[in-house]
Amino acid sequence: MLDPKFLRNELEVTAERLATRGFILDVDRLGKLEEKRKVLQVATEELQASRNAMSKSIGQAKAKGEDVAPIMAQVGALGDELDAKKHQLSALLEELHAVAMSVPNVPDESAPVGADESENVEVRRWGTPREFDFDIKDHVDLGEAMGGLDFKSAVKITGSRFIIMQGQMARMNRAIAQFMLDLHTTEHGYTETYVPLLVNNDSLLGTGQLPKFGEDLFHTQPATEEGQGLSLIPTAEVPLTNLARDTIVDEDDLPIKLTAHTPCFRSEAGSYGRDTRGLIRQHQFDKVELVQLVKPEESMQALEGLTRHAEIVLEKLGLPYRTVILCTGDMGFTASKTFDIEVWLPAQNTYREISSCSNTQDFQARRMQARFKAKGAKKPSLLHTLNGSALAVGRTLVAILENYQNADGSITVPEALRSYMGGLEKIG
RNA sequence: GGAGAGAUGGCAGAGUGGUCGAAUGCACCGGUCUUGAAAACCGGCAUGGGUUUGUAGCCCAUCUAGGGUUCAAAUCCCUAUCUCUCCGCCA
Repeated sequence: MLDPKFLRNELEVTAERLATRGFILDVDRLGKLEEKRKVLQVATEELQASRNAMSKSIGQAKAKGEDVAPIMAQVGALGDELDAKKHQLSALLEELHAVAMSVPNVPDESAPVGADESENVEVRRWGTPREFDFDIKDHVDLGEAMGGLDFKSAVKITGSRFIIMQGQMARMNRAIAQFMLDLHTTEHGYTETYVPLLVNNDSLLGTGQLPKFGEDLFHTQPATEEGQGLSLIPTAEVPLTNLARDTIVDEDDLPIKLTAHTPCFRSEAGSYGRDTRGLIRQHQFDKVELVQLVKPEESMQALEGLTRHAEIVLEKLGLPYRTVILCTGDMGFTASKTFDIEVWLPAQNTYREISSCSNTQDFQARRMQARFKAKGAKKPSLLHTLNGSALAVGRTLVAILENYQNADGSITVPEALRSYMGGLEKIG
């Protein structure tokens, strides 16, 4: 959520900045709503103030034993008008809030302006794609040939876009996650966290999946009039970041750096026909997530650090990658600035996204009232929140299979993973 | 699943219809004292919102959440959620 002051006092400028990411802010409608709100809220609060004053005087008069009937009649008359105004006001505020909740974050000045992914800007590149002296296979052929990936059975048991892994393949999937978790906890200073895989709607509103992107989620339980719905997490960013929801953390405890390895569940609504082959786009996949909660002045530096933590995983695994900064038109709803890391996939002869690292600044923090109190400060301030994948496990597996394949269809186990696989040097 | 008890500020914990945004203690911040520190003493210390040039003042809201009763609700009523205790069940 944007600072409401942006939508009040700097409506035009905000609209312009949002336009760079392709979002059209309805300036006229907002302006009118805001005008109404101001008048109505002031009137309502004045009425309320006079009612409070009179009610108080009733108490005082009674204490002195005076006759209170005349004042009571007077206050009683206020009731209906006050009720009506209150209802109008709350309806109006609800409308404004709904608008505010569906407006995306404003891009940071340092994000390049552009319409779509073709205008993303490469910032660095690491490693050299390997030259093969044999005909390479993609990860599907490699995985199926060795009996490690079983797409057919997954379809039978659940449906498309699910996977069953067995034997050394399943082991490698586990090894990747453990390796990454260990790296981030022992070398990058993150605290390993075990989280629920089901979250309530308040949490999803906090991190920005709701109200706009409910169709991308698997809902296990619908929201009713009373109870909240529960949904499978699309990323551990949701439970990790929401740890700070409705809290005021101590300045001394910052930065807070959290990591978790979880399955992620995405309905992939709207991506029918895209990446239907293989493990690239699944309804369920594992991911190791990094989340940082930091002071505002440190968040851009923290984004560099967090992105670096993800890159190091690829370097340790010996997988060539490039890092791009997303242009304004390609950024996610909550991000003010995003780096994507793309890993080299030989069979596709291209770099494919394997990590996305974003600074949401105070966008999520405002939605969830995640704050900290600075030493001399009178009031608490909003935190800045960052998140990034480090990395998506399934896609890492894809990259390893394809980059480390041998002519006989076997896969060399990357050095860094061997201790997690009983010293195994090769699978398949 | 059954029975009972509870939910109040960063924490602990008073408060059963008006003068309660809320006693008190702890924590925290500032000061006095001290060579320094501790102790003692003095003072300060919730959050969100509105108005406003204003982190001044004034006003509104908030005692788990949502409804209701009332001129007036932390306090009474209803519903939900959560927590605790006991019983049952269970990995």
